[in-house]
Amino acid sequence: MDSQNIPEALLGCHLFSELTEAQLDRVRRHSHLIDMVEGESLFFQGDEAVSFYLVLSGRIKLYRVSPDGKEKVVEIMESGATFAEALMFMDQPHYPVTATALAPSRVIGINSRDFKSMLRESIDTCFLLLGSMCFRLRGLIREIDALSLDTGTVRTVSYLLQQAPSDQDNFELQVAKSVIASRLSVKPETFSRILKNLHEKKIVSIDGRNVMIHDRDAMVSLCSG
Amino acid sequence: MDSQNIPEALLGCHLFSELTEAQLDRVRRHSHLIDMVEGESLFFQGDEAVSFYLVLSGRIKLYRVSPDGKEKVVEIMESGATFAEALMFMDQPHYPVTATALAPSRVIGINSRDFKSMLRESIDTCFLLLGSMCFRLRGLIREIDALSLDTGTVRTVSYLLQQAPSDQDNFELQVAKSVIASRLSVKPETFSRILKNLHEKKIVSIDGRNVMIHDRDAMVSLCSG
DNA sequence: CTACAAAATCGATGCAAATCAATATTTTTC
DNA sequence: GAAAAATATTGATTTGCATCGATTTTGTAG
Repeated sequence: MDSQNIPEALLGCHLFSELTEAQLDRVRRHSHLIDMVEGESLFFQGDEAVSFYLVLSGRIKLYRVSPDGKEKVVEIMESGATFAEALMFMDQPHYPVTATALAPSRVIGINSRDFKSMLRESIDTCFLLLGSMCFRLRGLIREIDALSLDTGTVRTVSYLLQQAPSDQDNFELQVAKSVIASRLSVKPETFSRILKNLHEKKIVSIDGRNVMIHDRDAMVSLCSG
Repeated sequence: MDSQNIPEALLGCHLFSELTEAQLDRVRRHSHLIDMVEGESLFFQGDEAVSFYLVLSGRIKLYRVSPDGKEKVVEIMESGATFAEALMFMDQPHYPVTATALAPSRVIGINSRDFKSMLRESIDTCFLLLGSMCFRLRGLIREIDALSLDTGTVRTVSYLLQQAPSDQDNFELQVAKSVIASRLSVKPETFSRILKNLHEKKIVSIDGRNVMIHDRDAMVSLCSG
């Protein structure tokens, strides 16, 4: 828990890149390192939102639970990502999701109230934040699009294409299939069948968490028609 | 097209409430009134985003069209609402939706570039904008929730409850049923059947665009279990 | 009022995905 | 390395909703 190394971690993050040395120092003083084991939760849906977070290492899933107990993974945050920073600007901020570690993870928690008051002194950072929120808005609109217009197969193929390093056809799923299924809003059984189906059509090969793309063209055309 | 009355219209809008007289004047000079007839479009999905808009009167639907031509209404903007203002902070802003009038409407278009440069001089307005974007983000997350966890019936009932003035059980649908159906991501036929079903269960009465809520409790319990 | 177009409804059928239930596989733990 | 637990796969069935085609109703212009 060496809080000395917090500023360096912050430096690498886009959101803090416009801060002065003094401002960064102030952020550091109002931040704290958190180490998490797998399955540990950072906060729960409905909790009062006092901090936002920067992921240093590991993987955090953000998910919502409906009144009748069904889970839906909204996003999977990886190293370098910040989350819950948008809540700073709500009147009575409560986390809209639960955040749970999918692997041993290290995150920095930053006090929202303090950061917000500091934002008043850095219009550039304000603009960065506006930019990142805009980006997130666009992502959510795409998600709504995909949910209302696409089938599970199309969402799955899009996900695989997105995960596959540009022209590398062989890669590994970073999280459990059941988590991916929830992220794509299908049941694990359905996800399994979709993958099997893609395999039978010789579009991909699946071996455990290992994925091999055979026919990228077929995948692209599945997504856009 | 009396541009003299633009400032007054702006005054009523939350987003402009923190501007000085001089700043408001500057906004006015970079704004223009637009009158639209029913069916007219303000901009199309993919167009370069040069302005954002404030609705003075009427009703504007924002919708996306998928590659294969399917339409999905994302939102219906009414008097007092601003839209497309988040795009200001994108590198190469293009409208992610098409905006079409559902009725004769009057809107103000405000030049994004100019407004953005003015934002640098009003951190308070910046914060208002952050707040409104945050609000919108929360709305989209709810939408994703509803799409992935709820059935069409639940989404319909939620919509009706939301439209019904707090404790007034009798109200009128403000837009065509087919538009509402698209907003709720169901086909018009399905929407019709859902309403019929709710009617048969004596939960609501439907007569044209007139809706009468009979059993609010049943509706609430449908939504939360 | 009539005629036409647009919107809404209805019936029949098909398909994607959820559900239920069982088995197989991988991972974890002692 | 065996036992236990968690994850993933498979099969059979049901459900919700889309699709297609055909009416009926509503709104609107002549």
